[in-house]
Amino acid sequence: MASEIKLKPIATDFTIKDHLYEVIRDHILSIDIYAMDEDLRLDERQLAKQLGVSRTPIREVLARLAQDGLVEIQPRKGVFIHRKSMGDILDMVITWAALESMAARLATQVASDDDFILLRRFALNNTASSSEMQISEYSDANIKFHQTILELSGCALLKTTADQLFMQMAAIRRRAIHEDDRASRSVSDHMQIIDALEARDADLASRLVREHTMRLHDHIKSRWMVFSNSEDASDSETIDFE
Amino acid sequence: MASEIKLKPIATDFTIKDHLYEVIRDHILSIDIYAMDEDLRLDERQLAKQLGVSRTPIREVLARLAQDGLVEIQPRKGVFIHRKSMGDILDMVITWAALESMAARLATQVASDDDFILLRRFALNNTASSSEMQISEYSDANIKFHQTILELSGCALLKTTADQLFMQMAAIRRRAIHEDDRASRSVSDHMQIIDALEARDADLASRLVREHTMRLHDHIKSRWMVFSNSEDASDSETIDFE
DNA sequence: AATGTTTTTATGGTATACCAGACTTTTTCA
DNA sequence: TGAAAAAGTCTGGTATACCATAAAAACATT
Repeated sequence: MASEIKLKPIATDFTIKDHLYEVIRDHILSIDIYAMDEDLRLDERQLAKQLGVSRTPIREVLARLAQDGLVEIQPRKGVFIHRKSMGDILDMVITWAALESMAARLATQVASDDDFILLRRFALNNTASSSEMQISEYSDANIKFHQTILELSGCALLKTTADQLFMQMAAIRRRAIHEDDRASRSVSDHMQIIDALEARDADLASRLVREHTMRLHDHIKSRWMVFSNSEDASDSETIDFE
Repeated sequence: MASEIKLKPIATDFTIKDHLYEVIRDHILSIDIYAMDEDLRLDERQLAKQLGVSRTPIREVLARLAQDGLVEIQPRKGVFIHRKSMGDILDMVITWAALESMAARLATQVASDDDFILLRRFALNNTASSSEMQISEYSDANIKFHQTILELSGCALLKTTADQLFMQMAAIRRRAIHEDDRASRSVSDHMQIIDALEARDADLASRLVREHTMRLHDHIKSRWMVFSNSEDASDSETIDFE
C-alpha cells in the first residue's frame, strides 16, 4: 500500500456541529453585550459563508440554541437573538437561588471538610485582593465559588441546570461592574455560607445561599431601569453578579 | 387572475419540524416504557420514511431532543434513546424538589387565597376517590397538584424547568403504580402543604414540599432494584410518583 | 403625489445527493 | 482452521438544490 501521511488523527468524535455550537453560542453571547441595539437577525447563509460551512450544520446548531432559549426561530421569518427581559433575568436568578440553595443543603451532608477548604480559598481570594483585582477576575472567582457549591452537592443535574442559567446570564454579566458596597457584603456573605457548610448546618447554609442570591434579585429589580437604559454606562452604572 | 382555491389557510407558522418534535418525543417516551429491552437505536432514514419526510427536519428534531437529554447522539455511530440511570432519576427528583420548594415559598407571597382553593380541589380529589380512581387519573391529578404550586409561584422559569423534568420522568412514571401507604401519606402531605401555604408560612411550606418530594427520592432509592429488574412486575411492584 | 397592486428578491423550509467513518462479511494466507 | 486483512454495506455528517413565503421594490392607477 502506498505510504500515507496521517494528516489528522484528530479526535474521531469531532463534529463541525459541536464546534459550531460553541462558536455561534459565544458569538451570540458577545453580540448581546456591546451591541444592544445591533441587528438581532441571524442570517443562515451569511453565517454559513462566514464560517465556511454549509447551512445544514448551522441549522442544527440554531435548533439547539433555540431549545435552550438563546435564539428564537420564527418560521419563515428568521432566527433572532432572544433578548432577555427583566422578568426573564429575575426568573433566572430565582431559579438559580432555588438550585444553589438545595445544593448547599446537600453539600452539608455529602461534602468533605477538604472540599470546604477549597471553597474557602475562592472566597478568600476575593477578600484579599478585591480592590486591585480586575473586575473580570473578581467576577470569575465569584462564579467559581458558586459553581463549587453546586458541585459539592453531588447532584450533577443541579450543576448542569445552573450552568445553563449562568451561560444565559453571561451576556448581561459582562455589562455588570463591580460595586463596592455590594462586593464587601458579598464577601462576608460567602464567609457565613462557608461557616454554615462546615458546621453541617443544612438549614442555615441553605437559607444563607438563598438569601444571598435573592438579594441580587432585589438589587437587579431596583436597578433595572438605569441598567437597561444608559447606553455607555459601562463604568458608571452597575450590577454585580455574585 | 385565475380563480384559486384556498386549500390550506392553516396556521402560517406551522412547520413540519415542530410537529415532528412532538411526535418523535412522544414516540421516545412511549418506547421507553413497555419496550425496556427494545432497540434503542433511532434510524434517521427509517424515521424519515415512516413519517414521510426527508432526513433534514428529522435531524433538527433529533438535535433538539439531544439538547434536552432525551437522546444521545454519538457522532458517526447513531442516535440512541438515552436511558436514565437511577442516579439520573434521583438527580431529577432532587432538582424538582429544589424548584418546587422555592415555588412554594414564593407562592406564599404572591398567590391569592382563591388560588389555594383551586389547589385544595386537586388534593381533595385524591382523598375522596383515591381508592376507586384509576391509577392514571390519580397520577394525573397528583401531577396537577404539583404543577399548580409551580404555577402559583409566579416564576415562569421554575415551572418550565420543572416541566422539563416531569417530561423526562414521564417514561418512568408510566411503570409506576399506586402504592397505598405512600398514597395516603401523600394526601396528608398535600393537606399540610396547603395549610402552610394558606397560612403564608414560607419556611414551613417550602420545607414540607421539599421533604415530601425528597421522600419520593428516598423511596425510589430503596426500591430501585426491584423496580428496574422485575420484568412484568406491572402490578406487583411499584413506585408512585406524587 | 399618494396609495394600492404587481413583480422581484431574499431567506427559511425541505428534499436530495454525496462523502466518510464504522461495522460486517468475506477472503486470503499462515 | 483461525486470524488478519480487505472489501462491501450501512448510517450519520455535510453540501447543495429547489420550493414557498414574506419582505421589498417597482409600477400603475387615481
